[in-house]
Amino acid sequence: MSEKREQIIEAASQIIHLKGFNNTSIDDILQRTGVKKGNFYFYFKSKEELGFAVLEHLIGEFHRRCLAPIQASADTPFNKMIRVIDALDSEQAKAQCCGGCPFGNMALELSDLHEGFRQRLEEIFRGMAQLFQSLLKDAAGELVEGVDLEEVSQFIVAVVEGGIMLAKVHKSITPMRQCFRQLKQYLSTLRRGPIDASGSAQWLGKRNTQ
Amino acid sequence: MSEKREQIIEAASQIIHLKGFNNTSIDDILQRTGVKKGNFYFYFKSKEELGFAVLEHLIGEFHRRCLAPIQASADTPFNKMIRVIDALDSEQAKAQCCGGCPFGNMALELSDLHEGFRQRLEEIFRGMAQLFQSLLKDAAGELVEGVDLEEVSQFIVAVVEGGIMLAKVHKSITPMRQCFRQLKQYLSTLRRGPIDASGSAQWLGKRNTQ
DNA sequence: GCTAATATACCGACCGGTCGGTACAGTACC
DNA sequence: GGTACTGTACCGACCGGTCGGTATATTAGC
Repeated sequence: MSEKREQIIEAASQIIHLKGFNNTSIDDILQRTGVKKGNFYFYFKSKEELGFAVLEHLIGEFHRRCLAPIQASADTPFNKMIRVIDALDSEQAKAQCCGGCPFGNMALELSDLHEGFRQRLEEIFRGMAQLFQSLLKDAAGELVEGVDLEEVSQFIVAVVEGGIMLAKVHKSITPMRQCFRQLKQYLSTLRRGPIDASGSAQWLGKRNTQ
Repeated sequence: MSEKREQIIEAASQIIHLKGFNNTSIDDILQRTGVKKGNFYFYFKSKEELGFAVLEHLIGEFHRRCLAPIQASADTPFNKMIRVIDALDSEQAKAQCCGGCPFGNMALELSDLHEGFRQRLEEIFRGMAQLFQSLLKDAAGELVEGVDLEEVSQFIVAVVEGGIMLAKVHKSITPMRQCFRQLKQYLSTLRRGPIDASGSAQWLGKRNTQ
């Protein structure tokens, strides 16, 4: 991979994260990088291709910065899950509630406009849910029985995305923190633990109980 | 209010809901309504003004179609809350997972681009949370003690928005339904009820327990 | 070791088209 | 005859993308 290509993708990722895909012009990216237009179109055949490259870059960054250190740690699977949520929290705090989740942003912007982007984003969200699901699965020994892991993992993704949205629109981390705290308390009810292992909490997250 | 003005707002609301604000052109709206450009700028001094009018229109529609019938019903406050969630569910189903939540869409698109829109959207989200909070407050008699109503209501908003996002990107109501079912089960743990009123569930949603 | 050929990297002018917005003449109604 | 409304022509800025052409480094043939 060319270094300049990576440099374009890096800059484009940042601008698109803040301004959205359609609202980011090629000229915005050229101005930031100093790359000239003819050169840009040597590396990317279209803005669309850049968009896909940006998605891959963002996934890689997220894995490298947030996931990998936690996965490599000695924590229990359940605590890893909590730490992922905390990592997302500190990401938003660091960004001062600007940008939000780049995947959530692009999902809402593009899902009804561009089927190709929608499919890639669907895969990304599926991956997010599967990350939580595999952590929950690894934590099965820590959990009460009858928990629908797929459903709970989807729920976690929704709370995370919804919480980040609230932070972005309120320009405050408080509402997101409130949501995440509720989520953690909810998750702790799935845990076989000192509070209540066999009583009322066990049915939470069960299938077909409604 | 002029009838034609309302007609423009109605059409603009639909298009903006599907394509986003910046990605909807004035010409899109003119084509849909048959209104000519000079006429449009007689009723709206700018696209921005139209955007604010669209937000007001969407709020009105949401109240009229989803909230008012439920508020006027004889249900208990707690059941009203459940019915609001169900109403949001059927809205997404009816739209075949297209569009998503217009407020969530615009919040993610515009919060970092336009401070005026951000502020109005923040108010709207505050209103959503307050709606749930007031229902929870009215349901206080049905609830266990020590529930942080503000925090829980914020949590509900996040799950709703996150769930709708998942429906939109997956083009399926299933992930959203899963989230909403988890949410309802969570809410039922806040309820003073036959399952467990004084045991493990009461601490859910409490402040400062972490 | 020189030259010719080739691939990669880069440049900036330019394209057709669209954007939000304006100017202004015409018209319908009181 | 004024006022509220409507239609059309038009504006400059910007959009994504293309174009012909250049600089440079590598390689091949002799």
